[in-house]
Amino acid sequence: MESCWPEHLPSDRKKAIDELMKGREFAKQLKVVLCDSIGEDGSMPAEDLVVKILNSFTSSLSILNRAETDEVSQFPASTHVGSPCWDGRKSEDSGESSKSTSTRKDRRGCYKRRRTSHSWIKNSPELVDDGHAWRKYGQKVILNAKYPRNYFRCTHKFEQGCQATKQVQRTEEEPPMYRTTYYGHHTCKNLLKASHLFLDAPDATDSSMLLSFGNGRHHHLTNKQDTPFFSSFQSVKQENNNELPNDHDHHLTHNQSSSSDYLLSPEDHLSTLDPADVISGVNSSCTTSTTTHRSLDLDMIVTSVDNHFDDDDVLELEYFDYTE
DNA sequence: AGGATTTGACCGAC
DNA sequence: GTCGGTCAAATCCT
Repeated sequence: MESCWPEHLPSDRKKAIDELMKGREFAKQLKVVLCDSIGEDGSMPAEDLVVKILNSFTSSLSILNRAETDEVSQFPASTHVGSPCWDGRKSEDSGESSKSTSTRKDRRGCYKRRRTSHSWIKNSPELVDDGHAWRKYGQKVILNAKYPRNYFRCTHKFEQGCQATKQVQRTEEEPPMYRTTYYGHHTCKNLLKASHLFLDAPDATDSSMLLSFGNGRHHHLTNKQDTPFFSSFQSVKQENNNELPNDHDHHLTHNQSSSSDYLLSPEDHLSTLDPADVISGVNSSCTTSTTTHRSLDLDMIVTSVDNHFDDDDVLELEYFDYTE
């Protein structure tokens, strides 16, 4: 566990992390003790408290880890297969060449198709501002799709080497449904940092999320409170085009009024969950199983479904805010 | 004028 | 050859 923290942490930060980890261990032990000593009437007010303490430690560790990682990694991990060779701007014009018959540069070998990079899908009835500055770089008509797919890259791709991209596609006529597929993480520093994990959510509308990681596993999220992954921001720029509504500002209104100032990717969020957080039973049927996690002020119902997409496991996550 | 978007071409994977 | 992802010149927008 210790090894998952970045190498080059400042020593005081390391100490803080160590202390937090100790605290979490103690809380786990306390939880075990409490569980053993509790009667069968089910009432365990102390356990809730322990769970919260545990989650608090886990979340703090997660924040520290993420903050450090973001600060350290100017350039992305090489897992983002999809992008063209990042050389600052495929500047390899290398002088004399490239002038032959066509005015276009020789792009051979310059990029590969995206395949195995981290990705996650967000379905939403409206276009949600995710707080990052995106630059549209393409639009493509997709076979058997009624609407074209729109391609966006991080605005800071060339300044900071940020490899994050996303694709937005309208999938339904009425009501409109937008599927946004995110690839790669933002490594740019433009992202406002999280000061705490769970903040007020924009008004919930049904939306779901499907996570796909490099190993071929998918995680499908259906979250009532959209917030943990895509809270609202002020965005510098936003996408719009003929297929996506031109009155995009409209769709963003309720988000922009929010004070949230962070973004968590699904992995980040999942990392705040600990196996010890499983607080209610497992219901298994032949193809699905369900567990309930509690993380801070949210309950998360995790339903695992076999062979949903191309032999991949699918996790469907549903969130319930129980703060009120 | 400079940045963002549009759009046809290019390219690799299948 | 087709398809989807990306490039980059042209165009639009502020």
